[in-house]
Amino acid sequence: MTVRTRFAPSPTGFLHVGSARTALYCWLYAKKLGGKFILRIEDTDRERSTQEAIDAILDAMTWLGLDWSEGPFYQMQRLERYQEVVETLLKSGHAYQCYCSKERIEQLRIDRLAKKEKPRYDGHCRHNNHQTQSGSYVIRFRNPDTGSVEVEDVVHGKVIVQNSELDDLILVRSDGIPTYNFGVVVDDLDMNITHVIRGDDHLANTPRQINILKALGASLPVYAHVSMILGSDGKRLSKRHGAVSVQHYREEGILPEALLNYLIRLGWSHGDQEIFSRDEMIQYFDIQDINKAATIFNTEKLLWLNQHYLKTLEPSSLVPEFQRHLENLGVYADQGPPLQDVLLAQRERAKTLREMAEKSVYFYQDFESIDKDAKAKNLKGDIAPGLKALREALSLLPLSKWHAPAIHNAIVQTAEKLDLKLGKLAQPLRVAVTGNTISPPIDMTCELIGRERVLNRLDRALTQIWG
RNA sequence: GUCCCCAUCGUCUAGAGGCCUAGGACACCGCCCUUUCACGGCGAUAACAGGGGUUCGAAUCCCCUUGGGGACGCCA
Repeated sequence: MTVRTRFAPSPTGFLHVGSARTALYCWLYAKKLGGKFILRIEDTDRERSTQEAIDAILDAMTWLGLDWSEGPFYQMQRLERYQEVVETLLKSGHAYQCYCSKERIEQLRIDRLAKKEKPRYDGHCRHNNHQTQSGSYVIRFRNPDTGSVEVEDVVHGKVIVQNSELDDLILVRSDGIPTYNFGVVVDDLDMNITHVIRGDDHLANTPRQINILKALGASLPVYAHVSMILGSDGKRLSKRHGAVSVQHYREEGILPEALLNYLIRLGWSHGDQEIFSRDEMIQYFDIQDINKAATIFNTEKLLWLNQHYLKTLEPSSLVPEFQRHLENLGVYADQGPPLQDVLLAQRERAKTLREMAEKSVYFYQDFESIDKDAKAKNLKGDIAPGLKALREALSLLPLSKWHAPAIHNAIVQTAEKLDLKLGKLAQPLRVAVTGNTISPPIDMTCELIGRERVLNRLDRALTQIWG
């Protein structure tokens, strides 16, 4: 039997990193065993589902490289099928029409809670004579009253829940649209899903779903409930913790390789290994090895991984995304040095592409003014002669010799001639040409900024010093 | 409140009865390298939630307590 996994997001927002992790696990498991990975959009919440969210989720999946072999399937396009299944359930006595008003249900809920009980439906309509009823109704599942349900979960082991804890859940709403628990069951069945890998928060729903599956006479899939991702305060990771969507991390300049690598190690490990290529992930991943405990999302480690990939990935493959980040800042590649050269010079001092872009503006545009503190510290009057001499030395270099080694020589020789320590000259130069105290090695920096710009900026700085 | 799940350094984790005076990684701190910032190298601090069992022996198995999380919607 070939393995079939699925990822079934509801399009009510951007792709959450927690969802991305379960999607990754599903994708990896299918890949590993030569199976299929199915994408299904659970859009039965008409209030909150949007096309924008669907697009965002699909985009994020594509960006991460989590390609699906079938779908996307949309639940709203399968309404007749749910109707068909619910009819058989009605006929076999596993489901019934419930005419209870929302007010009655709400009151019931309040009463139960007041009595410190679990707020369950009381089965009021189980034995109604429906022929005499009119008005709107929902269809409920007739849950068994006795016995228990066993969930055989790959990560949690056996979980047993008493049927007496469960109530008659709604299968189909009064508007004819199925609820989550019913939709999933029918779809997973129809799509021949063999392994249901999903968030921990669905563990409590699983016994209900198993009961429906049993009523349908169907066999059960393998279940694997993956732990939740928590924020730094130990609460479920949500918007109030800041970044939670995959696209947000993309905007921050995180690479898909880094995000995937971070996500796979959250609640899963392969010995002490930290860095995993896509192939290694597929090779080593197994749902058996997923941890049970919830995990806290730690941005620092993500950043570390991101820089690792910035430093090790083929620079040319990073150029398009780097360019995108520069353009977000209004910086265009044709105004300065080749992007790949800048990337190579900057990748050891930036943790994200966005940070790299922000630190690279001076290669492409003249800065408004020199940083106040940098100027006060490094561009004092006594350095003027040194900078002047350096300007002369650099101006002697023709464009054809304008490269780091020659620039380096010019700086060293000028420093020796004036009996200055290298740093005494290099740092003022850096401040003059970059506007600040931080940059790649100064010779490299000058090469990238370009001859004309360097000389102009030195002139400008000298004028300012002499004021 | 009821039910379910979970519990090793601050964080992610290794550990499936003796290999553990508990290993790795991130972060933090110190040192080295260094023309800035970084990168890199070296080193330090830091954990088996508590209590009972089982066993010759427990981080590893069982029970209780505590703590945390989740579910309890005509949301998914």
